[in-house]
Order: sequence, then C-alpha cells, then structure tokens
Amino acid sequence: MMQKNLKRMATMQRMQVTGLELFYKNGYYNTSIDDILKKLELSKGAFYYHYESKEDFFIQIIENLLVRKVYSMLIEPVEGHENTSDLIMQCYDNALETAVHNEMDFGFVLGNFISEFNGRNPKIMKHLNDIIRIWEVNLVSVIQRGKFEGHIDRHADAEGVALFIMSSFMGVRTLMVETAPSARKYRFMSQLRMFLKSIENKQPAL
Amino acid sequence: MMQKNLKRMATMQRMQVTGLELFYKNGYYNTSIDDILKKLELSKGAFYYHYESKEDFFIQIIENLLVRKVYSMLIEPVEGHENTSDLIMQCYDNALETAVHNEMDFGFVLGNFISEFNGRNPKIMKHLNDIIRIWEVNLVSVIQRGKFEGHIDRHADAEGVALFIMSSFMGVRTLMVETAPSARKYRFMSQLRMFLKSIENKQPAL
DNA sequence: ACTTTGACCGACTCGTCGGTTTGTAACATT
DNA sequence: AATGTTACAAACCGACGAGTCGGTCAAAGT
Repeated sequence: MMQKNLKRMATMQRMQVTGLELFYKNGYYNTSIDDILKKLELSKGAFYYHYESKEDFFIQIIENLLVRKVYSMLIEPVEGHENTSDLIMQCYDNALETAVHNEMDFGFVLGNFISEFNGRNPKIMKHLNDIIRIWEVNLVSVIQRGKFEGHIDRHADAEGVALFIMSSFMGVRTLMVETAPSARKYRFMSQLRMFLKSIENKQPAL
Repeated sequence: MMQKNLKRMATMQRMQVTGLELFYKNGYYNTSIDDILKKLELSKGAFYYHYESKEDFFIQIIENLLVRKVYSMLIEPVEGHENTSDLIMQCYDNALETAVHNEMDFGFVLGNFISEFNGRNPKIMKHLNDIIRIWEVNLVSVIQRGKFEGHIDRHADAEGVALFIMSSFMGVRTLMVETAPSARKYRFMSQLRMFLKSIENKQPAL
C-alpha cells in the first residue's frame, strides 16, 4: 500500500512539474490540460482521477512547487548571519542568473501569475499573495536583523527597502525577457548594490 | 465622405477603447471579441468589417492608444528643464496615483501584456518592446541631460539608473494590486526619492 | 480462485471563441 | 429612379478545451 501511494505521488508529481513548466511558458488560461497530458503521454482520465479540476491542480502546484522554490531561492539564502547586503546581493544575483538562461526564476513566475489572475480568480490570488507576504515578511526581518547587527543604518525603513527590492527584482525580470538579459542583469545588480550601499551603516559597530 | 470617414473612425475608436479596457482587465487571450462587442452593442460583422483579425485589432490598439498614453504619462512629463530627479519623482508619483485608484497606468499595462505575450506572439512582442525602448531611451537621455545641467552626478550610469527606475516602477505595480496600494505607493516613493538623491550631484554647478 | 481496488484510457458532451457568409437598411452616386 | 457602397446584423462553421463516464487491466487482498 505504500507502493501504491508512491506510484500515485510519482504521477502527480510528474503532472505538477510539467504543468508548472507549461503554465509558466504559456500562461494558465492558455495551457490546456491536454497539452500537459500529451507531454506526459497520459490521458484525461488519469488527470481527473488525481485532481478535481484544473484550478485544484494549479493550487496544488502552488503549494507543492512554488512555495518551496521561493523558500529555497529567495528566503533561505538571505537568512545567514553575514553582512545583510551581501546576502541579498548574492541571492538576487543568483536568481537573475537563472533568468539569464531562460529558466524559471520563481520571483518572476510569481509576478507573471499575479498579473494573470489579478481580478479574475480571487481564490488563486489568495494563494499567490500568501507567498508574496512570506517573501516580504522574511525580507523585512532580515533587514531589521541587519540593523540590530550593525550592517544596516538604523534609520532605514525596513518595509520600504524590502518593497523596493522586491519591486525592482520583479520588474527587471520583465525587462530582461527580450532585450540583452545578461547586460541588463549586470546593470541592474550595479544599481542594486548602490542602493544597498546607501542604506548601510556608515559607522559600523565596533 | 468626410462624414463617412468620421463615423468609421468613431466606431473604430469606441472598439479600441473598450477593447483595451477589457484586455487590460481580463488579459488578451481571456477576452473574447464577443465580450467587447456585447458591451458596445455591436455585432461580429461590425468588428470584421473594420479589422482583419483580433491580432490586427490589438496591434492598432497598441499604436493608437498605448503608445500615446505612454508618451503623455511617462515621457513628456520628464522632459522639462527643471531638476531631473524632481521631474522623475513627480511623473511616477502621478502614474502610481492612478494605480492606487485602480485605473490603468500604462507602465503596468505594458508589463502585463509583455508577460502575457512573451514567448507566445513575437509579432505583438515586437510592438510592445518598441514602446519599452522608447521609454528607456527617453529616460536615459533625460538623465544624461541631468548630468549636463548639473543636477545628476556625472559618474552615474544613465542606462543603469533608467533600468532601475523602470524595473522598480513596473514591479511595484504588481505588488500594489492587492495589498495596501496607497501605503505601498508612499513607501515606494520614499525609497525612490532616496535612490535618486544618491545619484544627485553633490557639488551643484555654480 | 475470486473479488476488489487503484490507476488509467479514450470517446463523448457541451460550451466557447475566432472567423465567415449572407442579408439589409441607410445613404450616396449617376 | 436605379445602382452601388457603407456600416453594420444575424446566423453559422470548425476548432478547441474542460470536464464526464463507461470501460480496462494488473496487482493486492482474502
């Protein structure tokens, strides 16, 4: 019976991975269940055996894949105790590097889905907003810790800085999709470095 | 015959305005021609009398409405000869204010459409990228003029700064769609002000 | 040996959407 | 008055997509 469950989970996982790939590439509404099933050489029956609906399927993708990826790419990497700006820089440098190679970086995936579902599917929007909130809360607390530990200027507005970082990151991804992604990444990172420098503590703790 | 032409253009204009409104709200692929025609109490025949296809229709919307709005909201407002940072701040403050009221601000519209068409419709992507390029070129030249006129630090990287401004603006819109738009606008503008301050000329011209 | 169940197949329904075709009232032209 | 043209309306077509449903079949349970 464990065997059974394993097979079930393996199939569901395959569906979700391929589903996210295609939803990301073509958008949710512009990707049919059949597209996904064709790639996996599975049938409609298989799909509706495991999932209630396309929406249910997508929500499970969010919970199983999106949330975890955001954790591993945007949250955990900034949680060390080194210099806060450095950690943030490294994290987003990394995230944008996958973007340059046209892979899925999940900050961008999030942004795409938000603009696709905004005003159209409140249920899914709720799940997406949850992820954004987690990301934001984490960034804010990292910045506040940076203040405590003396890397960041005590007068910096943690919420504002977090919002600005998230915004610029999500936006630059949109601008990287067609034009000189690598050059834009470099330019962007320079400016981000300058911005972070401007909120660093000028009188470092002893 | 001038009368005729006027009627023709009036109908086409009505279609485009309503079309953009719905395309923005629901996305291009998720808005049917019939949705638009229903709102205008027109029929399919009317639509295909004036336009070759849905794609042709959308491209005309880009050329007639989007381009002009981007000019009037994001380009012309920063072209004065006052302090460059101030002009930029005022311009984006204004653009975000319409966003707070859930109206269309066209930087965001652009970003939405780019993520919807990216990788799916190269023809439309070309038109959208043209607008982005115009916006970018203009911002760069404004910043360079700011250097000439002594408002901006001569060492600032105009392309980088422009990219950073565009990115953060497009990104913050995504983050404003559901959560506390007005508070986020305020926070964002504070950070943008700080960023622009950090590239202002510290030894102003005499 | 048998029954049950988990995993899956594939044909079908029903609605939607882009696009076509045919018709027609109003107006302009000759 | 007869004819053509403009600007639509209405019915229709073919495709595609979500979801359903009866059936299959191997493995597990008994």
